[in-house]
Amino acid sequence: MQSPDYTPNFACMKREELEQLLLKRHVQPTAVRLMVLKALSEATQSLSLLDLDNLLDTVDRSSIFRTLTLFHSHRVVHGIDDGTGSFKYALCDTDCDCEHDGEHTHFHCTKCNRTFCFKNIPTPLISLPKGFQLTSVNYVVTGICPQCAAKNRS
Amino acid sequence: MQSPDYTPNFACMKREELEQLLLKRHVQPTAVRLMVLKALSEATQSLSLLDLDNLLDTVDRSSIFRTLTLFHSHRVVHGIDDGTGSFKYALCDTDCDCEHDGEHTHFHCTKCNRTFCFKNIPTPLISLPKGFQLTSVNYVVTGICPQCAAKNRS
DNA sequence: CTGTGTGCAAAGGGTTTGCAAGTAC
DNA sequence: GTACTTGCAAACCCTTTGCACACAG
Repeated sequence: MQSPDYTPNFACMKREELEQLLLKRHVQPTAVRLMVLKALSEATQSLSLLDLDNLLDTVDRSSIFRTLTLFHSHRVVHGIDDGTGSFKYALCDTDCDCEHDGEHTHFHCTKCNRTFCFKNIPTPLISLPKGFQLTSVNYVVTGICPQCAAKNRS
Repeated sequence: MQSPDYTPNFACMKREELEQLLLKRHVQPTAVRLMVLKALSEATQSLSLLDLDNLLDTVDRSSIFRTLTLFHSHRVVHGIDDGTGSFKYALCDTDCDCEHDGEHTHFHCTKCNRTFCFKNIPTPLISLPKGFQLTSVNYVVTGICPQCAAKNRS
């Protein structure tokens, strides 16, 4: 059975694999960075700075922030503005060098406040009026996730 | 000649028309509200709270905020999160009772920082994985607008 | 010794709220 | 007089930065 679109494929990465991932992206694997990376790899949804701060008691928020910024510029993670006011991050696919922000669809659940990556649903593109040049796209669908819908029913 | 997609069709509304618009949406037309509405009707792009605060020297920012919140809940305006960190607002079509946030495409220019409504380009919809229920969509295209592209060339 | 990484504290930028005075009916 | 509006001030939330210490090569 294939895993659904929105479950991560990093869940059981070992410390060494995480380290390799960073090296591959030319990021020095420090203790803090590995902790942040591990948390991201185990998440079933995108994480905000605050989420990570809560998960990693021992690490300072500004360090996490700088780590995320670094990860982002090195394409280790991509960022999503899901409209909640807090920017969220998720791991990029390990084997993908071209993944930017906004290349796939994101889903934000208003009940549990989680944001999912639909990695195999690319963002739809439209044709713009004459003269407008596209550089990127933000496509976020808001609604209710399966788990929350189930809770509501019961 | 038809006006392009992204120019407003409210540009020359008279005070009385603006008043009617508010009444139609069951919003009491006060002085402040008419000023905010006028500013919105004359804008060629979406306006943020700060934009409006700058345009309306005499009106307090919190009043503008409350006005926008009220307008939004009464469908006088729709809101756009264009990813700049500040939420923006634009007038809904006068004759439309069904227009929600995110029903049409928005374009954010990274040069001039303006956000345009493409009122006749509906947001594209995708089919979600099983169990996910859609309530709304945020679709913002980022890039360079015609004016800024022209400036760059010259 | 030098450069990089981290924690602490505080500043920023935008939004939101409490409260009291003002206004309309 | 009552309910709605507004201005002022301050709180809030999240992000970002300055600075000094820590650590590795």
